Amino acid sequence: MLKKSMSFSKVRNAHKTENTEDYLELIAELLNSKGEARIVDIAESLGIAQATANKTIQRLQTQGFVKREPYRSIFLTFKGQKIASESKKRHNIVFNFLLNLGLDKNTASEDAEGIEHHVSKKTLRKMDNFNSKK
Amino acid sequence: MLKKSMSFSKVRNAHKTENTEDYLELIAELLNSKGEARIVDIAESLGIAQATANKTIQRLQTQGFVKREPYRSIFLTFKGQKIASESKKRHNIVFNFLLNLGLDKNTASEDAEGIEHHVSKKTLRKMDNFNSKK
DNA sequence: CAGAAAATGTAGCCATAGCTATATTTATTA
DNA sequence: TAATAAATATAGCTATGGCTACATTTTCTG
Repeated sequence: MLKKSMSFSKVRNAHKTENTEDYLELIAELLNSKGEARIVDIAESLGIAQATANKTIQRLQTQGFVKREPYRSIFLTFKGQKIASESKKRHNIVFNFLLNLGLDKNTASEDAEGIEHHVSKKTLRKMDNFNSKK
Repeated sequence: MLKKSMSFSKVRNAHKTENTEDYLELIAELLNSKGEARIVDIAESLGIAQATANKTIQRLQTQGFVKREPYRSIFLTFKGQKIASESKKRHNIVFNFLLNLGLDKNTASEDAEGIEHHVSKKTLRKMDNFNSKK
């Protein structure tokens, strides 16, 4: 069953990037709405401790997704922006798809959060089509 | 934004159970098809090292999802069976839903694997309805 | 502007999931 | 049945993402 093992690997691979995508999407959102992205806001939005947010931002910085000076707010690198905007696009398609399926905003929002990282391009295209036809 | 932080927590929570569900579903499948579930098969199916599979099975045993004797094959406890069958139900609904959306079997299978753990009861019901109407 | 509050950073802990290398046990086969 | 092969188990490493406690820096405010 080579197929099976392949699909499971994809899921595992998605997991590694999932947290990264959530952070970058959120940072873009904060930059957009508040003009800056701070550790406090990130921690609060994600419902985690500030120390945890700080540690992850350190990783994102090392990996070149994010820039910042000590004690200052966070910015996206070009690389980070690209991922953030792709994530946002995906998120919107999935969210609207769930709304079109007949779900309430809350459920659509919650489920989109989890689903968006596990949707292939093909499936995304189908969802987008479905949205257009509604 | 309390809502947001709540939905993110749900995603994080789903992650913790995700691997567990995949294992239990797979073990049920192996018991069904081969009559027994062995570490080798699990490792092969998931595309991971045997040592990793073994370690996770140890955790599942500690947590009461699985039973086994040293060097013997693995069985599900009642608790484990319950989760395995629920997971399988969910998986089938999502898989069929993706087929009905117009996706090929491979893509439907791969995406279902990732999506199934992030679908709320409400969404699952909508998917099931959609499947019935097709 | 000095002191308090808030934000950020660091250290050190836990659990999970992955790996390789090596030991041990079970199963196969010559 | 004895030797080899296969399966299982253990040890020890990495990385991630949680946490609390505490240190440091920045910001606010009386």
